Amino acid sequence: MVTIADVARHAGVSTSTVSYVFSGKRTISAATRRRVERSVIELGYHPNAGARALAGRRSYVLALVVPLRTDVYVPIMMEIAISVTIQARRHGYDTLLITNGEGPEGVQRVAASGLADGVILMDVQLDDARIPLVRGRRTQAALIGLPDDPSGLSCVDHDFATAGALCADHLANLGHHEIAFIGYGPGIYQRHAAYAERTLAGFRERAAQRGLRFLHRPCEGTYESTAGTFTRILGDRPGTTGFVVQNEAAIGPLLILLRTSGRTVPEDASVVALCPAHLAEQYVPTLTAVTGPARKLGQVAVEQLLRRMTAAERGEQPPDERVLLTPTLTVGQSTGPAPR
Amino acid sequence: MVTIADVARHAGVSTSTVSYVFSGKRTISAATRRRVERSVIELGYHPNAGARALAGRRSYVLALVVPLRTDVYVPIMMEIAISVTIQARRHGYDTLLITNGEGPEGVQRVAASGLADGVILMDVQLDDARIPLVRGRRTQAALIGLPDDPSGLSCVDHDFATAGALCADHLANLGHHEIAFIGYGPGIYQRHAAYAERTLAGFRERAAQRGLRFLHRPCEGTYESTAGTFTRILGDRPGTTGFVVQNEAAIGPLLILLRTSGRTVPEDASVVALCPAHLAEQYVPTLTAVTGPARKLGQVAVEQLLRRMTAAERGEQPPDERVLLTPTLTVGQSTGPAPR
DNA sequence: TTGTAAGCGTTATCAG
DNA sequence: CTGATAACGCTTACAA
Repeated sequence: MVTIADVARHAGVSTSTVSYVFSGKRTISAATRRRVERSVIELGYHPNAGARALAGRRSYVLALVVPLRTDVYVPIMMEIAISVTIQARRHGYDTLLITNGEGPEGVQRVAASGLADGVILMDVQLDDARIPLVRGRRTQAALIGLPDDPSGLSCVDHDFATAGALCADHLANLGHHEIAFIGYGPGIYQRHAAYAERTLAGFRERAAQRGLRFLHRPCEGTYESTAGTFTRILGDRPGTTGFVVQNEAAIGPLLILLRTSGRTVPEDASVVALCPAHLAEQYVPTLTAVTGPARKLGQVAVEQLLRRMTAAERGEQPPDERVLLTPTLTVGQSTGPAPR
Repeated sequence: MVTIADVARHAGVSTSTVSYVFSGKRTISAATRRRVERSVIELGYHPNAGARALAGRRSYVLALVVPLRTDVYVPIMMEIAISVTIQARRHGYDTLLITNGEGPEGVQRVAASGLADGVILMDVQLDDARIPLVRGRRTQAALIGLPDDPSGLSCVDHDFATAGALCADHLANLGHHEIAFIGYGPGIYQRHAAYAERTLAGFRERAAQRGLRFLHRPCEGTYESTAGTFTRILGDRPGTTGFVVQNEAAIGPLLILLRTSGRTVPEDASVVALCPAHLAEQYVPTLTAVTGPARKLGQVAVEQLLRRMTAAERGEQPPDERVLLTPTLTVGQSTGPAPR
């Protein structure tokens, strides 16, 4: 193994000089810098991570805690994980993957052992068991998702209220008056109420402003449950021409049910989905969809965490940030002017 | 920060004793062990990862290299990543996430710096640029995917040939004679030919044995390309009653096209998909599908890697293993007896 | 069964 | 602008 001492010897400088060439915490003459850099390449030197962590008291590793549950749309989780990894690398950090299977102790373990310098929590619940561990100044964290009480924390999440409002606006602009909002099953509302309820609330408020009549119906997302929901909706409000689908799993069934019941999309009925863009494009017809910037979620979380870390390191109070990312509505083939 | 010295003092023993209590590399009297364990809990001691890595010359971290491309079915990637993480934890290892965005140097970096003790490569290409870095005894690795030349390597992959054969058998058993095999677009065949071609070869061979006539048609997976493929298939072989779909993206379009062309599934046409179980269940009708054990892929890779690491550590030759995991065919509502 | 002490490869503080 | 050197917290011979 090539050590810093080998490099120093080869370049004819001291080990500290080599170290400072890497860290940039000291001004180095151009000549020595060149010599050191040459030696580094020639010898194939890679600083030892363990030694660096021990002496420097930071590991340059961020821990990312992913949920085990799969009711969150998985491709999004992956997209976030990858964007976190890439963004962390831009700042010289690596990313450690932790599953929630370990429970909150996992967070504790990597933080207390110094394996990671900070933690990013994905899929944060309203009342999340991991939060007590990261509130306060010991271990710095950034949360993806907005908990009940975000005081003392940095969080980033989608602006779900705006997402809901965009759906209402789009359908209102097209002249629709009777809308059905197909939600998640009751289980989801209990857990991440934040997610589901903020969207609904945003939709409801804007719908009221725009004078829309609407019906909210929970739906498990299976074909059977969607069929049941669909039948009830048309029973209660036969004049329904607009559908907002929150539960991605219900999209496919809904399209089939519309077709089966003799309704053409978008001539007879318009469908707006709350889902990732690439999902929306897969359907026939392609869907008008409201999508949040998943990648950005990971990027912002990394930046928030790093800001907290540097503040804490300087003995300052880490800044509590709260960022909601604005979603965008992409028009597809599934929405059109209200019939008649 | 609580150090091993603090624990030693508190328990009235030496630091080495504390260390050995953790590592189990020495027999410790029940009495001392208890005292140490009490102190550990009372003081809230967590061994410092950096110091451990430095002194012990292993970081207890495995690096997992994930592809950036998203043409691989993403939920599967995530499932593998999580199963790797869980399996690694069972052995006291953590998992570092590396993206291929860094290029092969990323592997080099984490291995040479001692950040990770070993590497798991996902989505291995036939002629993968990362392979030269991990062949040979310097850095131990396990590959998910089968490269061109697997000598000196441990690999695990799906048994794609069997997957193809299962499709042929199932349709043959149901009395079908004319089959269409809807493949991936040309791009995929060039890259992971392994994946795509082994499936096709397995299907082809079994189809021949069972006396099936069949047509192989590449397909990009968009609605348009699937429609084109579909039309050509029925033009060339109007008597086609069985469809094997390799490209998951083409499943939805195919089902729509069958319905639109007046064919009922499974009465008029049977569809077998090569895709994950949970995808197969989402369709209406639910699909008969051949599925590989994704989770197991990650588990086996971890085990292979750990075996290589312990062998290398003992100065032995690491064992080159090659494991192909058998897929299973799950019968859904999309296949039935051949018509007439 | 336990203790002592010499590293492990960096970083960062003092000097110069 | 550069060098020497004392930590950093743990593992592991070597002793006892």
